[in-house]
Amino acid sequence: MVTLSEENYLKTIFHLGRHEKASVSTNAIAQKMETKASSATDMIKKLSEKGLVDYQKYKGVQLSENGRLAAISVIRKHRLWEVFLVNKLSFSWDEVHEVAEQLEHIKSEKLTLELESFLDYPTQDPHGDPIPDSNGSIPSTQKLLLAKVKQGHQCICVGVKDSSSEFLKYLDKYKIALGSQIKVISKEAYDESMTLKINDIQKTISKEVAQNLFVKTN
Amino acid sequence: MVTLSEENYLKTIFHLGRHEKASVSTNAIAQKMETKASSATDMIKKLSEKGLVDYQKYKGVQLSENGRLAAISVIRKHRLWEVFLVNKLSFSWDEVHEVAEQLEHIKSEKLTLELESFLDYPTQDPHGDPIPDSNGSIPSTQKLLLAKVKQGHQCICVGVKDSSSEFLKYLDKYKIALGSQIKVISKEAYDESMTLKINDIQKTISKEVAQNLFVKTN
DNA sequence: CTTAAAGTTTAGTTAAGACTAAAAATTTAT
DNA sequence: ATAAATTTTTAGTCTTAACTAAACTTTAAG
Repeated sequence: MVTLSEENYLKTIFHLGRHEKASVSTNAIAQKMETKASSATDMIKKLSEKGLVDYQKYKGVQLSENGRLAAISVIRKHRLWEVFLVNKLSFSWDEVHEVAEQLEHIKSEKLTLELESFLDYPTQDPHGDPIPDSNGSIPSTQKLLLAKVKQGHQCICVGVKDSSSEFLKYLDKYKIALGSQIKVISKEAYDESMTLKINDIQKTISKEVAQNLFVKTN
Repeated sequence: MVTLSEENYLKTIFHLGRHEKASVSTNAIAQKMETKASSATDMIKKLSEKGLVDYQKYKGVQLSENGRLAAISVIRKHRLWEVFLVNKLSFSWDEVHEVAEQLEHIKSEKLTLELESFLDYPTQDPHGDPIPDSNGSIPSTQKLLLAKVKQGHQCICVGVKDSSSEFLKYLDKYKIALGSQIKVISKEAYDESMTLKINDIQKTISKEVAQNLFVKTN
């Protein structure tokens, strides 16, 4: 049995280790979990004893196969619930995170499968993140940061890197949503701001925004 | 803030105190919670300090107004989720309890309200129990135990007293459901068994069954 | 009306998951 | 290459919610 707290740590380790092959540091975990390094060490030991992570003192951790599956299961539930909240109840994409953080810990295989079916097997959540299937496979999408798109090129918004309520509300304000057509009109070398044409409306965005929007070129 | 454990105690005290005006005993609470009396005493003290129950040593507890509202809120969520599981996902009425026990603790006023709306404001759960509204009012229904119905009388099944999976499966087996037409053909004085006509099929049920089915006479 | 039985509370432990402070290991910089 | 800085771990404490065992109330029986 994996406790709620253990699930949260596994999820954090998964996200931190997602893009590096190197192991995840105690401090990084503590910071993301908004706790102290000593607490993280305690939990790491527990996860290690349960075979959910590979751990060597002072060398950080990596998820074991079982740990990876447990983390993905939680992430799968989180994202399915987000789809439910947005598509079935009238939540907006900036309101779902907190509630999904609670719902992701509900333990019922049947519930998850039935929910997935009820939602018509969605492949991504309201922020464009992929939803793992029941075997733990994560559909891969070829997306890149808007900041990397060259001047003159056209693309479609397919996801957000920062899914904080503040950023999502900013996007709402300027009618930027998943599926929006974006053309890069110009890039400013000085501050890395970009001028875009979004669904035919011109708008200049900062580096911060460009580095938190995922797009697909077409 | 009310913890998960506190919510479970409040719910138990509510159910135990439902039909008596007298206060609820420590032992009764401990038994329902499947814990020890000493643990119940500890929790009762905590609830008392939080103003959720009125407590006098050796004299049992009663819910305060705040405690009653907190208990009803949990019961409301439990029953709404049960409706969701049965009506929207394909759960049967004997499968919902365990999952609803988890879902009832999700904290989000918006979620509860949106869920209620999505389900079209149901007034009862899949077992015929009333669903409290957002103010904490519980719609009252005039129902009585089938065991109390006199020979020759006609009634409709409107609820179950025992909502254990075993009892619900028994009812499924003999096609007894909410809404079933029941006519009392005869009652056996010796063992209090009853012979019924249920949706035109004759069936003899034991005292145990008759005492766990709620009906409405018509 | 006193004593036995039953019910309740208190006192002292335990486990999980957090914390602080201090020690130990690793990394960085001179 | 060693000292300083940073990171990580250890040791000891706290809180929540459970437990056992013992003490104390209340209730029931004779």
